[in-house]
Amino acid sequence: MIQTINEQIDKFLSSLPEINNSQIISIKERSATTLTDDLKKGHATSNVCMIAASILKQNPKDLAVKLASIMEKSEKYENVESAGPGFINVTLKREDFVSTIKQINDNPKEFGTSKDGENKSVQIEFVSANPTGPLHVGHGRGAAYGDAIGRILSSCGFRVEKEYYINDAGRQIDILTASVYVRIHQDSFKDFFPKNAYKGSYIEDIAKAFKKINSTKSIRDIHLYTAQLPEDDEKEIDALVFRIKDFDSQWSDIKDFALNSVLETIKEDLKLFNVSFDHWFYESSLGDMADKNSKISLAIETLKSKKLAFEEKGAIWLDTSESGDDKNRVLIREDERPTYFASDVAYHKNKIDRGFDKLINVWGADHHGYIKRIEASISGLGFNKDKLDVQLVQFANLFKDGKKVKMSTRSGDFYSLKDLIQDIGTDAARFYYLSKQADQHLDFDLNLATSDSKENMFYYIQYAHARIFSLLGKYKNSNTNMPSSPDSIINGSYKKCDKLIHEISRYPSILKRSSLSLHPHLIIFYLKDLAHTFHSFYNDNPVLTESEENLDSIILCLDAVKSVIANGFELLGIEPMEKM
RNA sequence: GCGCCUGUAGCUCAGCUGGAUAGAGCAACGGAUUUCUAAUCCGUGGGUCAGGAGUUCGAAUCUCUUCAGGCGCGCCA
Repeated sequence: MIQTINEQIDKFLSSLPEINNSQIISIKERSATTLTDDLKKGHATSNVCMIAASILKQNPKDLAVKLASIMEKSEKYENVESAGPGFINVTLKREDFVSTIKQINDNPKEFGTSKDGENKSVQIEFVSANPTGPLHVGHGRGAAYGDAIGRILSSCGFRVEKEYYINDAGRQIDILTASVYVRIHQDSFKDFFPKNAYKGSYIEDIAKAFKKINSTKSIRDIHLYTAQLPEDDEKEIDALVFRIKDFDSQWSDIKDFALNSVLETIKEDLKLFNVSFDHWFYESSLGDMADKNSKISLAIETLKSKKLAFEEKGAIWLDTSESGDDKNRVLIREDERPTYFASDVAYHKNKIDRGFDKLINVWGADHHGYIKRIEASISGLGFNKDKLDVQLVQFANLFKDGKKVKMSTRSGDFYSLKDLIQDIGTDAARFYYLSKQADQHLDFDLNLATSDSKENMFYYIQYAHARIFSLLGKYKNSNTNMPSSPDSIINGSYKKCDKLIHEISRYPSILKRSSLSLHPHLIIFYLKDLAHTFHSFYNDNPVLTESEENLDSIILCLDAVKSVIANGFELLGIEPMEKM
């Protein structure tokens, strides 16, 4: 219907005297026809006359009056009038206005979806937490966000691939391995445990599991390992790693075992959290610098051949000056080990080589300083850096009984994602993680998420869905078939559902905005408004005692409302409740 | 010091590529239940949109600036 209105507006614009094509294009770009925010203004509204007035130096009100009278004469609408400073407000004919109900009920799951992203592929990389321990609540927000934008983009027709990048090649994995190693041989190490090793109880579990299926020899001369370790916490663990690698051939078995154990845990937690990945990318698959044909060597070589990577002070640097980064960055250290950045350069090259139209990285906001240098590497490798879209996710502060919960993996003293799921459930957790724009700080009150207080928006929306589900159940008890047509709403004898119909008609535009901005929270706020409109209707209007004709109409309308709530929740990865 | 983000009601936050009287929930106060789930609804009060300047027919929204807060500025990951 909006399309029909726009067609008439186009015709009107071209009919104006002394207007040229570029002016028309510019007016169309800047103006918009949308559904109104209030039924008092009719169903649809356009600001085109005000935009046109400013470009053509004419009076907006005059243009609006002219356009309104042309549209009115076409008899395509119930009513058209100019309003305020120059808006055009359109009241649709009832059959057009009500058609949304039929559209939804004919194909509930399709409603709101689009083909905007047809033939475009997007890769979303998110979570990518170091595989050194279970996911904690600090990872939850990025997990919920990445998964949600994946669902939203899919529903808008994009081909979406979700990927987890596993840092299995660096120092952190060595520390993990050493931590497990000491636990395996704790009898020999006595009460020694490195200060900077991973202390969580899961390390002992992994050690136990390893011993169960592998034979381990006790260490004869423990002093070889522990004598004269450096005082410094960081140097101590590095030295220990070095010695274990040197003395014990079991190192790489333990390393693989520990990595796989942790990854299994992470995968289980993500599954519980209703987050799925299409692809798990191992950093180690990029190879190492010793191999001239490895992905990482080739990426660095390319940069060198373009004179963007250069040697200085024994290290190899990337020139990032063009991208606005404040200093050049080291790719290969003095001791020839590549930095994390070097892996990332090769990884991003690989992602682009795989042919995606767009790459979305979901990063913790503390990594924002990293964006410029990655962009520099992408441009340096000869690609368009606009292919990469980095979405930053701010930390969420979680409060339990008024106290902030901890989330440090190293100390082992943390509130895991699994704990959170057990405490409040996947759906409430996802809901609150997504309830605020991702790049802003979020205070997340766990007590609120499970409370039955009025403040708990999650249950407020769920309750609307459950109430409709219950009503439909009662209707079905006394009627074998669903009604065929909302006749009394179409003929205008029953108008109490109009606000609801207007509200559900807005859903496709909300989804579109959400997909363009990558903001799932828009859907949450929309659902809250829809739930409010429903609760208000429900309170004022007993449904089941209505006349048969009205009841049929209401049931069809509420069924559509229920579908829209379910669709919105689906995009957030949340299961709608059928009863509470 | 430099870079990024933020500042809207007592609290927690919405507010679209600039648009009609700045919204919601909580808290406060006053109401609604012989009726489909009261985890609900209705009403009242509460705002110099941090301050200032600019662009515009029109600014919470865009630009500049001041103030306040958060984060980041490793041959860590």
